[in-house]
Amino acid sequence: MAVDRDRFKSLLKEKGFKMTRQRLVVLEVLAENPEQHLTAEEIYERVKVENPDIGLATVYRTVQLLLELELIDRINLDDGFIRYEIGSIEEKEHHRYHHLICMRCGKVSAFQDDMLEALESGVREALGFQVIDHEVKLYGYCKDCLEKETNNRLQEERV
Amino acid sequence: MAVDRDRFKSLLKEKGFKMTRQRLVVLEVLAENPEQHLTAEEIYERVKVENPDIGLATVYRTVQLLLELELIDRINLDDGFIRYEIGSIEEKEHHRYHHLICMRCGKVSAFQDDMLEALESGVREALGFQVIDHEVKLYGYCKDCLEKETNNRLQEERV
DNA sequence: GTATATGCAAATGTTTTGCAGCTAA
DNA sequence: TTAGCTGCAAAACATTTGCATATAC
Repeated sequence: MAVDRDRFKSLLKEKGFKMTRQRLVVLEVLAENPEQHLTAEEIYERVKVENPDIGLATVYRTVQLLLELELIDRINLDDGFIRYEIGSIEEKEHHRYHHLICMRCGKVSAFQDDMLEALESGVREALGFQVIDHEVKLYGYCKDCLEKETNNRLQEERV
Repeated sequence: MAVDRDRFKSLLKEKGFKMTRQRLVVLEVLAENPEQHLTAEEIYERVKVENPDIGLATVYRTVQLLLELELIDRINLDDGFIRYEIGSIEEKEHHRYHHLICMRCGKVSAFQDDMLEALESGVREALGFQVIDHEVKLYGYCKDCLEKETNNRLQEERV
C-alpha cells in the first residue's frame, strides 16, 4: 500500500501542518505494515533503517498527528504499549477495532463484523447513550494453538 | 457488599498465600465501591483513611493477587491508568466487560448484554478461534450530555 | 523570513522491584 | 520458627516536554 504524497501534504496543509520527510516515512512504515499493530518503538526501529537520524520523540509526535488526521488507528492490548496501524480504507466514519488475541502465543489478528450495530442501537434505545466508536477485544485460543494442543494430547495418550 | 472473611482466607490458603489486614482492606474497599472502576491510587487513598500506614506498593501487589484469584476485574480506559472493580457474582466463568464511555464528560457506566455470544460462536466457526473472554468498550455521548447539548442549542436559538 | 518541526536530554507519571524488617500461621 | 508479607525508596518503563537548532513554505 503506497502513500499518496500529495494527498498527505494537502491533508496536513488543511490543518496548518507542514509536510516533512519524517512524517512521510512514519506514515509509509505504517502503510507498508497493515494489520501489524506496531508499537512506537517498533515504528522507530523500522524508520531508523533508512533514516538513522530520526528521534523517538518525533515518532511519538507523528503518530499523535496521524491519529488526529484519522489516518491511523490506536490499539491497546493491555501489554503496556500503545500500538498503531494504518486505518482501513473501507470504513472511514466508524473506526472498528475487533481483535482476536491468543492467550497462548499472543498472536493478534483482526476481523470485521457488523453485528455490533444491533448492540449499539440497543444501547441507544435502552440507556440513551449515543455510540460514536467502539472497541472489541476477544481473548482466547487461536486455531494454531488449539491444533497444537490437540496434537500434544494425542501424543501423550499414545505414550 | 460485605466481604466473607473466611472464604477469602481459605481462597488465599488454597494457593499458599496468607491473609493479611492489608489484603482484606483493599478487597473491602473494592467491594464497597462496585462499578466504580478505581485506579490503584484511588484505592490507596481510600485504604489510607483507616490504615494510614499502608504503602502504595502493597496496593499494587494486592490488586495483582486479587486478579489472580479472580475476585476483581481489570479495566483499561486508555487514560493512562489501570482500573479495578469487584467481579460481579452472577457471571463467574465469563468476565464480561461492557463499558459506556462518554466522550464529553468522561463518565463510565457498565451494562450487561448477552448478544456477544452470537459473535463469539461466529468467530469460532469462521476463524477457528476459541473465545474465552472479551472486552467491549463503546465510546459516545451519555444521556446527560446529549440532553445538555439539546438544551444549549435551544437556548442559543432563543437568543 | 518566520512559523513550525526536529533531536536530544531531561522530566513525567504509573507501576515494579530490592531489601531489611515485620507478621501470620 | 519461618515462609511469606510489608513499607520504603529506588528503579524501570513508556511516553511527554523544554529548548535550541533546523527546516518547510
